[in-house]
Amino acid sequence: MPEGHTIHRLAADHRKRFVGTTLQVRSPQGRFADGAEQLDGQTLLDVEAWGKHLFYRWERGEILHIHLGLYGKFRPHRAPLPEPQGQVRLRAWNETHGFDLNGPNQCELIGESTRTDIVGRLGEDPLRPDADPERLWDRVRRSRAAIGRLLLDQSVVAGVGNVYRAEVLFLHGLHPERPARTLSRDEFDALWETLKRLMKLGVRYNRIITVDAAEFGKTPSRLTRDERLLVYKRAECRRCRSTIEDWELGARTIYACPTCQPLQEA
DNA sequence: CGATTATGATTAA
DNA sequence: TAATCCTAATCGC
Repeated sequence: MPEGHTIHRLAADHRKRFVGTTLQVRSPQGRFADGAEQLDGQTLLDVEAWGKHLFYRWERGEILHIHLGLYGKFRPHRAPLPEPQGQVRLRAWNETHGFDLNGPNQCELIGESTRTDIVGRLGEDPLRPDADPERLWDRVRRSRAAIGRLLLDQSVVAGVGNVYRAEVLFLHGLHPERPARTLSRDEFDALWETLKRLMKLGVRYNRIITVDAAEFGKTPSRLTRDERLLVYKRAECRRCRSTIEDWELGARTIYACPTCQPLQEA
C-alpha cells in the first residue's frame, strides 16, 4: 500500500524505534549483501521521508535509499526475529525490535549528492512542512496536462498515488481530464488542503481513508476495507448511485463519477 | 497450480 | 506506448 502516507508513517515508526540505536544488518536474499555488510553494526542517525522515498542516515555517512515501488513491503518484528518470509532483501534489528524489507523497487547506498539529486527531481509533498504550494500553483496554472496526470507526476506532486488521485478529484467534483490550467485558485487551494488533510489522516491510521467515519457511526480505524474509499475501484457512486467509470490516464486506471465530476463547469 | 492483479516508476522505442 | 523490474495475494480451474 505504498503511497506517500505509508512512507511517512514508516519513517516516523522507524525513527522512533531505531534512530540512535546500533543495528545488525543482513540481506537474507543476498541481493543487498554488500550494502548490508557496510551498514552492519552502525548506529542509525535519522530517517527521512520525501514523497515515496525513504532515506536512512548512518554514522559513517552512508545514506540508505529505499523506494518500495508497487510491491515493496516492510514487516516489523520484535527480537528475536522469526525466519525470513519470502524474498527478504534487507533485514535489520537492534536489541528489541527489527524489520524485514521485501520487494523494494530500490534499495541502495548513496551519498549526499545523490540524495540531493533525487530530492531535486521531486515536486511538493503534501506531508512535508517545507512544501511550497505557491510553486505548485505556478506549475498547475501553466500546465496544459490533465489534472489527473499532474497529480501522479512525482516531479509535480510527490507522494500522491493512484488512490489519492481518484479520491481527491472526486471529493472536489473535478473531472480527471480537466486541463490543470483551467482550475481556479480556489479550486487549487481546496485540493491542496484536502491532500494535506487526507494524507495526514492516512499516516495516522496507516491506511487511506477518504470517507467521514462518523457517517458510518464508527471510528476511522474500525472502517472495513469496503467503507474507506469513495470512488477508487468502486462500482457505484456513494453520492448519486451513478455507475463509476474507469479508464487509463497517466498509465494507470482512473475512477470517476460521471455525474459528480462533470468535465464542464456546472 | 497457473493466471491475474496491484496503492510505482524507469527505460527503450 | 510498451517492456521491464520487484513480490505476494487472490482467484479460477
